[in-house]
Parts: sequence; C-alpha cells; structure tokens
Amino acid sequence: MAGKPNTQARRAEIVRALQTVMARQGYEKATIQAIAAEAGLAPGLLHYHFKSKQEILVSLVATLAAYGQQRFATLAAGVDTPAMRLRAYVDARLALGPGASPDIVAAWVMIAAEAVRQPEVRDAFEQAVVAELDLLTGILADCLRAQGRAEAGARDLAAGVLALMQGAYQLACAAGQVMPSGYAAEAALRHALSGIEAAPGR
Amino acid sequence: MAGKPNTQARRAEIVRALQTVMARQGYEKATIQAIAAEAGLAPGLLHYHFKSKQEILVSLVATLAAYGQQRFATLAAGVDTPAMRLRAYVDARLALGPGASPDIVAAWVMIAAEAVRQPEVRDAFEQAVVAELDLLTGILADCLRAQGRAEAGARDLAAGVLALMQGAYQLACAAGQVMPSGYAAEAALRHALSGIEAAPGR
Amino acid sequence: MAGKPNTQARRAEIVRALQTVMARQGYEKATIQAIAAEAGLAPGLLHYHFKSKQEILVSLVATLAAYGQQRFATLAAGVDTPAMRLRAYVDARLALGPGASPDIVAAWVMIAAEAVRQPEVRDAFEQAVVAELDLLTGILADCLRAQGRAEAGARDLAAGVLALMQGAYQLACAAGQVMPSGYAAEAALRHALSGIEAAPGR
Amino acid sequence: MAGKPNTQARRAEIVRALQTVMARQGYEKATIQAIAAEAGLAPGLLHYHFKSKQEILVSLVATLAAYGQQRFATLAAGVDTPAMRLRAYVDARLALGPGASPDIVAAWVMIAAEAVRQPEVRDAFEQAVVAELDLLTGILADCLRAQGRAEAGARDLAAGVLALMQGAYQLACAAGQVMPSGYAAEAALRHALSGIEAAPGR
DNA sequence: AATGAATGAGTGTTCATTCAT
DNA sequence: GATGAATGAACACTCATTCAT
Repeated sequence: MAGKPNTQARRAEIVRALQTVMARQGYEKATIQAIAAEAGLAPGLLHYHFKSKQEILVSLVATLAAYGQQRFATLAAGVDTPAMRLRAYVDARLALGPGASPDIVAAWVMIAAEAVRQPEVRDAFEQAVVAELDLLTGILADCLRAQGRAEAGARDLAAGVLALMQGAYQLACAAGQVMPSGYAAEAALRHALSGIEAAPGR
Repeated sequence: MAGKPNTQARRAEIVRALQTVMARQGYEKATIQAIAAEAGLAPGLLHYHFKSKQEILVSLVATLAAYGQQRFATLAAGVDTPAMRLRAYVDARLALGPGASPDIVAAWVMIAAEAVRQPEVRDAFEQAVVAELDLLTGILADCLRAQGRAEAGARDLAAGVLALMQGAYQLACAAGQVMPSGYAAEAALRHALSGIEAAPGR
Repeated sequence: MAGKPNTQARRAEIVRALQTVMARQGYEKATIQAIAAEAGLAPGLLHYHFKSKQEILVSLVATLAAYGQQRFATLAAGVDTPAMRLRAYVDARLALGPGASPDIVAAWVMIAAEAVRQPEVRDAFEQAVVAELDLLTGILADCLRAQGRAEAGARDLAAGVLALMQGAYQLACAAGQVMPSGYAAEAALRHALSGIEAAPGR
Repeated sequence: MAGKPNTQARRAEIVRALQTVMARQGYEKATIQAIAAEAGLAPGLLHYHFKSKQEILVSLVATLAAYGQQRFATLAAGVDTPAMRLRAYVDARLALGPGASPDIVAAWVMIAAEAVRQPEVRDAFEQAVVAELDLLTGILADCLRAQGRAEAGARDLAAGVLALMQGAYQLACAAGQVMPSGYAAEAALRHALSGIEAAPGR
C-alpha cells in the first residue's frame, strides 16, 4: 500500500490544533502558521486537507457540537426521571465534571463571535444551537408533562436557559476577574425549574 | 493655520463611526480607512486624535457603558418601588423602547468578543460589567430587603440576570434565525423575581 | 497644501512599469514586487493606487489603445486621400517609424493572451479591438467609395488586416527567430488593396 | 509489483489532459492537480512520466503540430493541382471541417503566449512554425511556378498567410464577441492568391 | 508503475501606523 | 488640526516538486 490516505486523522489533528490556538488567542490570531505549528505540521499541508481556514473553523463547530451532545448522552445514561435528565443536561454544559475543558468553553465563545460575521460559520453555529434548543426543549417538555402542565412555553424556556449559559461562558472569558464564580449552574437550573412551576396547567 | 481645538468633538465622531462600522462588519474589518470613511475624515486624522486603533475601541466601550447607565437612569426616574426599578432596568437593557438600537447590541457583542483577546479592552469591559453588576446588585438587594429577605445572594442573582441578557444579545446576533423572539425580557425578569422569592428570610 | 494628491501621476508610473516588466517577462512573472521594483516604489503602494493587479493591467490596455490611436492621428494629420490614410494606418501599426516600441508590441501580445482568460481584461481588449476595427473599417470604406465600389465588405476586410497584424506581432514575439523580417507592413497593405480591388461595384 | 511499461500511453493521456485543461483555463491555471484530475491519474504520477510541467507543454506543442500536419495530409490526399492544395491547406487550418476542434485552437493560442516567455516552449513552437512555413512556402512556390512566376516571394507570402491565420485564432479567442465571423478562411485564401498574382514573371 | 501526503517558497492583498506637507 | 500618500510586515492561499510506501 502506498501513499495511504490519512486525511481523516489529519483533519482531526488540525481541527484540534485550531481549537487549542483559538482558545488561547482568538480566531484572527489563529493564523495558518500558528495552527500548523501547534499541530506540528507544515503550513501548506493545512490547505491540502482543508479548502480554507474557514472550513477548519466550520469543522470545529461541528466537532464541538457533537462532543457536547455526546457528553450529555453519557451523563444522562441510566437516568430515568425528567428532572434528573434536566440536571444532567445542565451539568453536561456547565459543571466542572470530568471532561469539562476550559479550552472548549473559550473556543466556543470565539466561535459565537465569528458566527456573527461569517455566514458559513453562522450556519454551522445555528445548526448547533437548534440541536441544543431541540434537545433542551424536549427535556423541559417532559418535565412539564410530568407535572401536568402545558408544554407550550417549553421552547421559550429553553431559549432562556441557553442564553443564560451562553452568557455565562462569555462573561467568564471576557470578564472572569469580576464575575462571581460558580453561580451559573445553579442559576440555570433554578431558571428552568421556576419556569416549569410558573407554567399553567394543561 | 491653527484651528480651534475640537478634539473632543472629533473623538466622539470617530468613536461613533467605529460603533457603526463595527456593528456592520466586526472589529477586524473595521479598518482605519473604513472608520475614517464612515466619519468623513482623512485616515491620518484618526491617529492624531487616538494613539492606536485599540484606543478607539476602549473609548467606545466606555461610551456605550455610560450610555446604558444613562438610559436606565432616564427610565428609572420617578420610579419609587424596588420592583419597578427592577423592571425599568430590564427594559433599559432589553426592551425595544425608544433609544434601543440594534447597532449598539451588535457593537456590544463584538466588544465582548474582543475583550477575550485584548487585555486593554478586557479591562474596560470588566469595568463596565462591574458597574452593571453593582447597579443590578443594588436593585436586587433593595427588592430583597423590601420583602424581608437576606441580601446575601443578590450578587449571584445579578450575575445570572446579566449572563442571561448577555447571552440573549449574542445569540440574537449569531443565531438570530433560529432563536425564538421576544423571550429575553420576560425571562430576565422572571429569573430575578424567582430568585428573590427563593431567597431565605433574614 | 498638505498630502497633495498625486494619484494620477503615480498610476501612470505604475502602469508604465507593468508595461516594461510584462514585455520582458509576461504577466504572471510580472509580480507586484517586480512592478514595484521597476517603478521604484514600495509594493504596498501599488494597492493603494489600484484595487488589484488586474486593474493595473486593464489600465494598461486602455493606455496602449489610446497611444495607438494617437499615433495614427499624428501620422494621418495633413493626409488627404483615403489611400494615403490607409498607408498611414498601417505605418502607425507596423512600421518602425519614430515612436514604435518593441516594448509595446510585446506587452500587447501578452495582453491578448491574458484577454483569453480574464473577463475584465477581455472586455478592455475587445473595446480596443472594436475601436481599431471601426477606425480601419472607416478608412477602407472611404477607399472603396473613392473607387466607386460597394462598401459592404469593409468590415470583413478590416478584420483580415487586423488579424494579419495581430498575428505578425505574436509570431514576431514567439517565433521571431524563424519568421522572415519586414514582410508584415507590405503584406497588410497589399491585403487591403487587393480586397478593395476585388470588391464589386456599387 | 511491476506493471507492464505503458509509459507511451500514459504520456499521451497526460498531454491530452493538458490540452483540455489549458483550453479551458490557460497554462498557469492548468495545475498539475488539475491535469491529473482531468486525466484521472494521481498527481504524483505526472512527475514520474515527465520531468516537469514544462516538459508536458513542450510535448503538447509537438503533438498539436503533428496533428495539424496530418490533417492537411488527409485533406490534400488525391488533390493534384497546386491551387487545390493551397485551398486544402487553408481548409485544414481554418475551415470547420471534420476534426476541427475549438479546444485545439484555444490551446494553440495559449501555447503561442507561453512561447513568448519560456525558451524551451519557444524552441518547440518555432520548430512547428518553421515546419508550417516550409510546407506553405512549398505549396505557394508550386502555385507560382504553375503560373510561370518567380518563386522568390513565396516565403514572405507564406509568412503573411500564417500571420493572418494566427491572428485570426487569437482574436477569435480574445475578442470573439466583436470580431466578424467566418472572414478568416476567405481572407487567407485571397491573400495568397492576390500575392501570387502580384508576383513578377520569372 | 503508482499513490497521495508532504513541503516550502512564492503570490496578491490588507492594513495599522507614520510622515512630509 | 488636517491631509493623503507611503511603508512594510503580515496574512491566506497556491502549487510544482519530492518522497516514502
């Protein structure tokens, strides 16, 4: 076998290197040279495996989104009540459990910033947000149903929880010095629960 | 020929131009040339009034922070109960009242992103966050006291509300297509109120 | 007066430098660095005065086309018979009279090659060709009319003369070693005259 | 495992692929990757069969030249008068008979452009031009002799016809929109005939 | 004979900053 | 105060060529 394809593995390495550099320095400073150096590869190789720098970023969005979903799946495995699934979700996103990485949070904040300006990144980011919104809406609807309440407000409630978590990420990265610590998980959970209790009956 | 010193006005014009361009195109794309064009000034003039591009940005952070504080002051004028002051605060930040500008929200999201990477911007951003946190903590403490509850949790509660609002801003800019609309103000208010009710007695 | 505009002059210098470098090395080898060096300017300055390298080339096309038209105007001044205008035209294009420059011929050949691939260059080139075609068609029509012949075939005849000259340019540049020398002007003139004589009466 | 030597066939495939890609996109854009993709081969293989990209181009020049000569041979087979051989020649080069290919014309125009800058290509191009010139000179000399005229001007006349055809090719590719159509073959033939008639007696 | 990953020099272009006027 | 030309370092990206397999 000659010149055997290793594109899959190389792509993963490169995406990983982008995550690392981006978490430290942001997307603009994450130059092709810097990413290549982090990955221990020649700069030109990055454009052999990816069409553009943006494509690496889009790939990273998908990777992180998938990683997040999987982390929830792991934590929620064997959990049977809706309320506990809700807690598992918040823990998967915010608690400093095993597998939680500051790198990922920082990278995610940078991605959100890039999503504002780059349409292709925005598309990928929106896909991730929708998936998250769907997942959380489902969990909350389960909780509402379990309490005999109307499920109509589930999506708005999910949006509030998501916004709270996203804001907590960002403020931690951009103003970590002055924010209280450890408020987020409890706040997110309480927000969800109070929203459930405020919902009208079916 | 020596013109009259109009540095103050020129600086304001330039800062304003940065806000406009940044809202449209982000900070990196907000080149000196673009800002100058937006302001109708010669490019070289910007570095006469500001030491660097970053200094313009730092100036914008302060300007926007002050504008936000002032907007709350206006809405809260003549309001006498703590609960109404709380509502005035949320409206000042999120409601589409007079003076609310998508430009400002977009610019603020960009600023938050830059704060992650540029220490000087981060400092200015943190100052703004602290001021906001102090203001909101005060309002919430008033509410708690008015209900005979312990004020200890006020800051964490303020942090939650702030995070929710910041996250709502960002998701609106980065994934506006897929987020529900109009959830944020109500969610922020409910978050505050439920936090107040959950607080223990003094 | 401060920072006085000299764009016009600089643009001309840059276009001229492109012509020189291109005649020697072709368009691809005429790098921004090479053009800047030829003009004695900093590389970055070229993009201050021109949006892109292509824009410099398009500018060169227009410049050379205008120069050619002007050269004919000079040679044809004071000439009164159609036949002599025809000769003046051929001389303006092919003869080694004063003002004829191998640089220009070589650059023109390169331009024609680029016109095949770059739409914007092609547009400019086509404009030049049309102008030339119109001019020559007019001259030939005059000749035909003077002999009481139908003018219908003038444009096709002009196309033939133009093609002959363009081909002579190109073969001189690409295979100058093996082509006879000095055949072109006489051939072009004879082609025109024989075409005139072959035309039917009115 | 050692395959059977198929270098000859592979080389032909590669040269053919270059012709196709070059006709579409020009020489510079005809990257090794693009040629390989067109030929359905691995990029590395091209440098196994050819020392360099330039060598492929030189090979293409020879191939196209040979193809042209062969096309004339086919059309001229069974033709016995000099005048008819002349017509066969022009048809072989310009008429839209069977086997005429826009690809070949476009590729030939690109080749002529490259011949200006690359010495090795120029050598190959000049060889092709000389062969063509010799062939056409011979045909024209036959015509002249058949009419009892001096053969001295045959080569200059051939050069004129060649230039006309080459220019027609190029203008068709670079300014096809604005050139009349179908003028070239007739013009070339008339040029030759009028040149013959203008020649002095022996 | 064939593969396709790897290299690294080179390209056009952008842009904050400087400076003579 | 103001102008706008000038600078040069940086960037993403391209690509002929090489090489281990």
